[in-house]
Amino acid sequence: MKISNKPTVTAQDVARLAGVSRAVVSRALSNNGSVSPQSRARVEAAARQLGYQVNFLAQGLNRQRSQLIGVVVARLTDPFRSTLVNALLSAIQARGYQALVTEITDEQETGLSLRRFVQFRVSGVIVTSGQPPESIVRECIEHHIPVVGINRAQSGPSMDVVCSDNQAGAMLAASQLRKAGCQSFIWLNYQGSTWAGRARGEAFHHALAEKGIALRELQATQDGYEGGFLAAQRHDLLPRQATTGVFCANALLACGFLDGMRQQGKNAPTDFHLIGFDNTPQTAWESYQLTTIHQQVDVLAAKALDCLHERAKHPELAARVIPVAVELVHRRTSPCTTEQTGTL
Amino acid sequence: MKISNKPTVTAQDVARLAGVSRAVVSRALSNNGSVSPQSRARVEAAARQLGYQVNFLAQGLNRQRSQLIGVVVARLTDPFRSTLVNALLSAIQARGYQALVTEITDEQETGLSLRRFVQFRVSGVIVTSGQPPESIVRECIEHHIPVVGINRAQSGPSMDVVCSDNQAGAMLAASQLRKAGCQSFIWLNYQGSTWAGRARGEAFHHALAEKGIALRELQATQDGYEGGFLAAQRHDLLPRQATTGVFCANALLACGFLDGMRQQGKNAPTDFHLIGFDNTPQTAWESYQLTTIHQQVDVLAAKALDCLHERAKHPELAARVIPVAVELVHRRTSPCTTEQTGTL
DNA sequence: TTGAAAGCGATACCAT
DNA sequence: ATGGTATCGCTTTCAA
Repeated sequence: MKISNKPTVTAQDVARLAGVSRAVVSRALSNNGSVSPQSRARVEAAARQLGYQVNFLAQGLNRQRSQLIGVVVARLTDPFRSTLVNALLSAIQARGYQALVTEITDEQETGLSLRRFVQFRVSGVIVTSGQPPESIVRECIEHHIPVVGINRAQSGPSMDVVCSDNQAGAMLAASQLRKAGCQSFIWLNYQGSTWAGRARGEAFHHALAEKGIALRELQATQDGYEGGFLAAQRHDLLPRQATTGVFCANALLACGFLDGMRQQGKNAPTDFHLIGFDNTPQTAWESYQLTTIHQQVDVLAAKALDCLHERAKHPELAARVIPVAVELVHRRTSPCTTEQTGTL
Repeated sequence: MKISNKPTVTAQDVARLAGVSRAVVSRALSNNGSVSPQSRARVEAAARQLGYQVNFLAQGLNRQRSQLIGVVVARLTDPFRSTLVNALLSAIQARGYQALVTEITDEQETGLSLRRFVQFRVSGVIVTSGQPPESIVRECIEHHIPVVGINRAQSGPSMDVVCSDNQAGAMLAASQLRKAGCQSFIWLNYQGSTWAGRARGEAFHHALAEKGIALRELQATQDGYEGGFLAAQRHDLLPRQATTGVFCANALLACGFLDGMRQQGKNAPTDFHLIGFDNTPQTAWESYQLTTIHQQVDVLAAKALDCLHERAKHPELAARVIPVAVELVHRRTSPCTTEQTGTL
């Protein structure tokens, strides 16, 4: 088969066919500046006829800004991450942008990703993993590229953050476990946890401390499902005299922990109560039916984009932290209590 | 906080500082053409000093090609998809490219995505979901942009395809189930399945037909976990007189089916045998321990990129289908049989 | 409203 | 080896 070498159609070609100048073509197609109705019609006809497509590279070069939005993510195989990225992609495309995605395997790479994004003159950057060095965030800002983090610590004055309400999540969990009659509490997290995990732990700690209750911290030595599974191997987890409520930093840990306990012959909610974070699809599966704190990924995504948009217009604004509400999803590992009296 | 308006550093600035021309800067930094060692050193020093970063938009415009690779994906929340995309991102970045990812919610959108990719002058396109219209693939080819599909039907003469060996997978499944003593067979697939699912079903059918064995087709009315779960609700699935072997088109269906059967009080491998496809992380979880056909996502990703690379050099080559080996992972829903004599 | 022209920033060819 | 220059394709003043 012969490959035809049909040359690219440029605005010049459209102009020629429409009998106008390239300037008019540009204005007509981008709805910028004024064009007479008849010129516009002729341009549109010509463009359609030739199958003209704007060259985004040239457009971006000229405008000093591409229709690209950079997204940094790590371990996309984590179901929560992929759910979040999925929501981000939808939101990004719905607003007419394209996602430039980089996967990092190491926190250090975040900075390199941002640099790369600058080189593409992206319209904004969304960081879902890793903590970019303040200096590199500033490089972005100097190029008028807004940066927003999702579910991470606010670092420095240049990056906005959209964050699920970890406090509220921890409160909901504490409240539910107490209503369910738990008197002994465990907080399970990976020892090398991300900031979000630690924040949830602290909030859980505080929520209980307010009631004068202490909790036990269980550190998983691995991340993810395996970490939770192994953490459940310890034999001194469930005291005889009190029902134990376990709160996990994320869904994978929770699933692993549940399976680990079952292997020990213990199950929820009979032998203990269990609440996770994230509400990933698997937590709803029949084998788990995990009570969990739901994160509204679509809201996180939407607010992140709003944030980029606003900051592009007002670069001088102080960095903000935008909270997103979470919800408690009642499932079997800590069923809904009928009593409505809990005050926590 | 004041936002400094530091102007962008261009090759011109580097040239000035290094006391050479822009041309030399370009050559030195891209290792193209010849530059004296001392010039090179001065350029590199100047570039570092100024923090110079190539503008990829300008570079791409000039070279008619960006360091971008377009990836089309649907339903990233499916664990197999996110695993695959994860592997693709790694491979793409390892080769010095950046991934431009578009999510489609409808097969129709594939074409639009490809068009968008052309506008960014990507170096290649990888389609993991949807079937692009041949006409649009040709548009890409005319722009010298190679297109490769992963796990899909070869459509038309312009698109290469990298594909897990569905035949082999089905054979492995059939062989395992027979060795395990199954005499009755079920093929479970979503009724609106993708091409890959259907291909697996046909291959399973053939593998059994060769031995004169018929199979029963079970059509899930929904996709994913729920589809499998609901499919298991039918009460006539397991005949009394023979052990039944079930093969599922993908991992989600298999997990759902297993949970559905358990709800009926039936479990694998005691009441039936079950094999899935994909080997997603969840199939290894303790609650499932699904015997499954493993897809080597990293190999799929690597071959896809090889493909793009080769085709960029030889656009006239006939479209190829590149098979990737699959492996049977023995787990509990159809344990490894010790006998070594089975010939299928 | 329209068109001419000056960039945007980098690259590659072609003399030197 | 080096530098001048045309070029990639589009956008946006600025005059007319």
